[in-house]
Amino acid sequence: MAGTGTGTAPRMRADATRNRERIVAAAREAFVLHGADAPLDEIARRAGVGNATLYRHFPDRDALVRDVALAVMDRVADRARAALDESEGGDDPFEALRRFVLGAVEERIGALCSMLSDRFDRDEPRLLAARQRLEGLLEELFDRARRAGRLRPDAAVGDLLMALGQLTRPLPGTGCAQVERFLVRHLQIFLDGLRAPARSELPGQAVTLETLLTD
Amino acid sequence: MAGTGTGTAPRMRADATRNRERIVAAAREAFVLHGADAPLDEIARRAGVGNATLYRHFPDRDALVRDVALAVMDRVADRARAALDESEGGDDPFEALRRFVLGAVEERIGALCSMLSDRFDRDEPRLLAARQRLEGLLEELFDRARRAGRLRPDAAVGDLLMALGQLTRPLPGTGCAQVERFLVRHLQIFLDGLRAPARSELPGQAVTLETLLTD
Amino acid sequence: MAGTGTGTAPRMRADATRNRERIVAAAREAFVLHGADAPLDEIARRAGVGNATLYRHFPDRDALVRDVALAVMDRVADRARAALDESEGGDDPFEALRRFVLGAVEERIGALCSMLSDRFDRDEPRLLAARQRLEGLLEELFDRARRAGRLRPDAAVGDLLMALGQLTRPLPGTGCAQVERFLVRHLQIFLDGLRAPARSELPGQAVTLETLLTD
Amino acid sequence: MAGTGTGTAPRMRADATRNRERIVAAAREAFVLHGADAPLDEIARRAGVGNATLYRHFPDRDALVRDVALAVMDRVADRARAALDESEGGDDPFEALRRFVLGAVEERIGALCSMLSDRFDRDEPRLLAARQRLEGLLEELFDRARRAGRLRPDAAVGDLLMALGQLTRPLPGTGCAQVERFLVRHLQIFLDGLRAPARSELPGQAVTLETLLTD
DNA sequence: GATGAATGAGAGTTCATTCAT
DNA sequence: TATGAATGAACTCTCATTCAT
Repeated sequence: MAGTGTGTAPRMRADATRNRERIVAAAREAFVLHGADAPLDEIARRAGVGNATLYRHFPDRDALVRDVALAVMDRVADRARAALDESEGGDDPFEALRRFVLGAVEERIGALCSMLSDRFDRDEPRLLAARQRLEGLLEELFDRARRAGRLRPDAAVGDLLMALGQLTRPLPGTGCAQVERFLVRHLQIFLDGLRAPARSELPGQAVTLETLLTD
Repeated sequence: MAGTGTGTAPRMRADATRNRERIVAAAREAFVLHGADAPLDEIARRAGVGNATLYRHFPDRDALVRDVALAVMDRVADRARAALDESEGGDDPFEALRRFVLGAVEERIGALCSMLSDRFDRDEPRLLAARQRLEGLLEELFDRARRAGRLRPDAAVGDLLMALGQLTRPLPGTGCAQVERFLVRHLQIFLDGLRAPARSELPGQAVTLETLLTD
Repeated sequence: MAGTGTGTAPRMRADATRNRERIVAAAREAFVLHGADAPLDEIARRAGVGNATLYRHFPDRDALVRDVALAVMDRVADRARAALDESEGGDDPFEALRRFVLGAVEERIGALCSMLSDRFDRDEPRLLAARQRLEGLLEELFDRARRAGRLRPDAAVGDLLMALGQLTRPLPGTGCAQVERFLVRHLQIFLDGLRAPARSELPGQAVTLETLLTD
Repeated sequence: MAGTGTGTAPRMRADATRNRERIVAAAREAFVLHGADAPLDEIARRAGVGNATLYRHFPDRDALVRDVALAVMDRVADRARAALDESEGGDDPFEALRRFVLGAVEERIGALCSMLSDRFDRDEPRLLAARQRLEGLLEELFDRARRAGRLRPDAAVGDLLMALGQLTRPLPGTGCAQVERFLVRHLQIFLDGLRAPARSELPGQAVTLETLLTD
């Protein structure tokens, strides 16, 4: 009955898959709105499943956060992919970067900040893969902009990722409208700071997710 | 009858004052490390007092957060004051701004982000006074840099305050060293984005703490 | 899908129902012995369940008190019903009233005094229904005795209910035996005062639960 | 310096006496309003003294309750004394009893119910004396009414004292107006039940405070 | 003697996680 | 497998009581 699939895991029942997806979606919303400490029971309720079902799919909170982070990373990577595709035509590669950055804000990537915490095994295969995909795409975006002489040479993708993460973290108890306005302005200034030519010398060595996690 | 003091509040006993200060210091540390939800009992333990002592001084969590925020704002304002004083000599006013920004990071101003949450009465006199002092000093820093033609004209102090707040928020479970490095790099880039001439047009109108809180 | 039940609420699991009943029983005992402030943890312990189980069934103390009060009112109403049934045979209706009163003491109706407190929503459907049932039965008892000329005409059921409530309130820290003896004597005297013909004029207008709660 | 008084205790300083009285008065109010569990700190605050001052005068809660009870008993005894005096003229002795009962309600004698609890040493000299004085006066009131053939012979002063105590206990969270109305009606009915000739036979033997406390 | 401050022992409540149906 | 129920640990806050000034 199981195992007709090609992968290693026994294939999930259709409703199980649907439940899992609903849980991840609800969790993402909850994490964005109430931070990474959002009650799991509430997430289950929002997903329309019993709490024990959540625990069947995700043995503990970290497992859930990890999957949410994976989902977010995937969506952000998709946006990077799209930005690359749209800029194939040869227009300003920095503009592609800018579009990506301002769009990525909507993914509330800050929700995955907890992922950077040391409790996560950074060699966990799926995380590793997702990170590498995302970083690869961003490197490409950066490279193009750098080669076009539009990006300061001492900036690294880690700078951008950390910025997106820290800046999009939910501010508990605050309505979104004003924060949104601040966010866009901040990123615009930040992007201006990223342009070539560099107006100062960046201290330290380039920050990569790798070094961040290895600390 | 007692009354050598000039104020209206009955003077505090020496040990009470000391305890209060120790509590605020412990709370500041805890908020920086574990966020504004850090257990109060733990804070009391770290301060070396019983938990009820904490509650005597601060009837609820908000009162404690408020006092920590006030302390942080004061220290940040002191740094702004120092930056102004040091730049009297006529050297580059943007440099004064830069020194202030990179120094202010050490105050972990992010701990007061919760202060922006709507549960706080933004007209509470002490908060109001502290904010006005801080904003006044920053306005002066900004004005000097603007007049010297070193600061993009469309930036506002609110942009800077929000940036400092959001960027220095504690990242739960993460050691500081790497984050520190990222932080400095980010702010350096951000500062470069703030320089004149502006490399783009900032969207929306200037963000002030006032508008943020009035939303 | 499940649904052999006719009601609207999803049917409870067998063990949950048992636990709930045990909690209510333990609460009733505790309220009788130690008043409405009896520690909930202790009640849970006596019921043989974890404290959180109590909170699952009753979100706060009021909810528990309410259910205990409902149970007590139901049992008291059952006694009124029985008194009515037994007196069908045409014997002295005041005697039926007396039997009811002295029997009702055993239900420790005083435990529900808190129910009269203003924190309860007097229009809550179940409370309303229970009260109306009880009052209806008592009215019938009163009517029969009045029609037989055995009850003073100016007495109202509210007088009796308040008397039962106030007199059976738990006396913290006191063993029951002596209080029991006093109680029976007091009610006997009170009943004698209720007999026709009235020996004085009652001041004020008749007290009903309704007026008590509407105040 | 001490011992100019006639008693055994060293005489108190004038302000100490005043403080003590203010504490007892505040405690009486608090017990009436919020029951015998009223926070001692609050009582001290209302009395306008520090909490430690309260503890200097009353080593624990029981000591305070005892003194409040003594004060209440004294005032009730004063009312009994007055009722006796006013009825010297030969008018209806039951009427004197009635006046006493309805007046005594105002002393909220229920506040001393806890005094009956077994934790109190019933041989404590002051309590004993106060009780004996009160009971003596009530016996006299009862005797006169009995001799005039207006009081049922099987009623005892204990019945009345318990009634006053139980009926005037504070009902937490309830406004007074309605309860007051009920109270007066109840006592009127109870008094009617006390009149001669007895309309029934009282069960058990007469309840005296003595037997209650000896249980 | 009087006071404000300090304290520890609970009480109420929430929540991640495990259990039984 | 999915679910509602159960649980104990943790946290916030209160209060009687003791301590230091």
